[in-house]
Amino acid sequence: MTAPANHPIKSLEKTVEIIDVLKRRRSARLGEVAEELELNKSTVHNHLSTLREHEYVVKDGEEYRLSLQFLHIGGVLRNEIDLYEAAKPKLDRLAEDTGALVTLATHERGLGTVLYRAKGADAVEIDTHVGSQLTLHNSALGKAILGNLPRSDVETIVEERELPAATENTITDGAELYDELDEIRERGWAFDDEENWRGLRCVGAPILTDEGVVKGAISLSVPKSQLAADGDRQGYVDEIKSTANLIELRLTYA
Amino acid sequence: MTAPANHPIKSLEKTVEIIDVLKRRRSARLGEVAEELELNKSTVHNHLSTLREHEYVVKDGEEYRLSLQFLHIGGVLRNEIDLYEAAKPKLDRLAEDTGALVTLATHERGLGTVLYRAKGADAVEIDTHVGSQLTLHNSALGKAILGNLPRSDVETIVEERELPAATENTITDGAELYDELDEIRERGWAFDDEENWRGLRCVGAPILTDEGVVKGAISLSVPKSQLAADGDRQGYVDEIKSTANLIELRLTYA
DNA sequence: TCCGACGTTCTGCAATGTAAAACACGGACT
DNA sequence: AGTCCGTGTTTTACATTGCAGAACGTCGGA
Repeated sequence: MTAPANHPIKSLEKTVEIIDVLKRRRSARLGEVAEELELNKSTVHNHLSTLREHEYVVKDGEEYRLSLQFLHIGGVLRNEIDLYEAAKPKLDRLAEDTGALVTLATHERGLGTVLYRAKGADAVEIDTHVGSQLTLHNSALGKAILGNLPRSDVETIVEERELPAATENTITDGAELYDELDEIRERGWAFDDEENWRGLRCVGAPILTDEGVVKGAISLSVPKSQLAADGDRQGYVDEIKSTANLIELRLTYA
Repeated sequence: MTAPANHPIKSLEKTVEIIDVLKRRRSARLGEVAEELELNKSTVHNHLSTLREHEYVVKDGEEYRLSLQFLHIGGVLRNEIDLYEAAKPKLDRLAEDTGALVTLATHERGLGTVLYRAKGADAVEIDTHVGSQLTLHNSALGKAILGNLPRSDVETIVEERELPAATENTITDGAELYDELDEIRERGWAFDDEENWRGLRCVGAPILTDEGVVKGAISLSVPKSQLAADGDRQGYVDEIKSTANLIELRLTYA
């Protein structure tokens, strides 16, 4: 899935590392980057000035930063995704009605990427935002996607990304995960009992095409006090399922 | 401003061109990219597989696309900007109160970048979205920024980006622009009379630090029927100014 | 089965990325 | 002022490595 290039362009790989450093630190000086990557200053300088010429990097005084061109490209990509346009208004509505935090994500390279978030009046604060990338095995969102992907794809993803534990409730056992995914596919929705964020429970539903292909998923997150793990979850489930269905309809007939 | 690297890394420049092709076309095949850029197929192949290894590009069958990693990086950048966090709730409120389209942008490299948009009930539809990059001379947003930038910076920007006309009302004359910027700085708000989008008028206000440095600007866009160019603009001006002030306060004391 | 169109791999030569050193610049401290 | 650091930048010469072209593999249609 993550392909190993057999003739990788080494200088491009250096550039990627440099971008990564600038992504992690908010900004960095030339020397800092060179030191962190154990590269010669002149090398880093050549890379950074090339990036700067093409406006991927800006320089404030002596500090280099990634430019908002990344936000620009990201915006272009998101707007090309019809799922986003179809879902946005429905999610705003759902967030307002329930007061909860509502999230839309799609999958790519075995990861989920948050395309949109709508916050209701009582929405919890978590550190995901638009563009956040999540592993798929430990959230209602992700499990709703995995449950509706061909089993062979899921196996590849599990192999690639493994099953890292985010909390003590995260499913880290393959067999257990596969069982739950079967259940999710059958009943049409997923549940997350503090598997990614402590104190949070979520319900999630996939967005499917009429051929049954998963385009993404939506989820609703609330403090665990508001949603019993074993009790009555029907209210939230109905909400999320009907919103998902509205989105599916709009995707098909628009 | 846009710096000319004197030892540009040529292979990186090729990569940038390839990314640009993928940005313009939604997706492309290897051969198409090679043909468009007049590069050998093997060269393009090496670049694309390197990008793919680092998850900047994905391959659907034979089609290459930019990955959502760009959205991810863009999201990280946006969330690091305190202006965004401070402004978001205020803009939602303003959009709801006025029903109009409200936009937040910041400036970088002589361009404005949209950080957030909030749509009121009667909001007009225009083709900007989060991440969109705009020239600064032809919008209330941009002129509010330019008006509060040091004159020398403005001159550099005008030289770099020139004054392209978007509509017949766009200011394309330097002297005229400078006069208007003086006025904007003095009175504290900017007006856009169909200078960027036909049929649309906007008022904009800068977001300043207590030292008077521009962090960005906000604007309110309405159909021209709702806002006379020479008549009473005070209502919208008051709205935008007071929202801008709230944001400034929150930026200073939080 | 052959043929054509395509992506991928291979290979040798020339282009070019890189390390090290020299240079330029600015601030701090005498 | 003048000297020293510690920066970033430019230069240069060498070896790495990116690249064109050709060969190979693969798929589909005739």
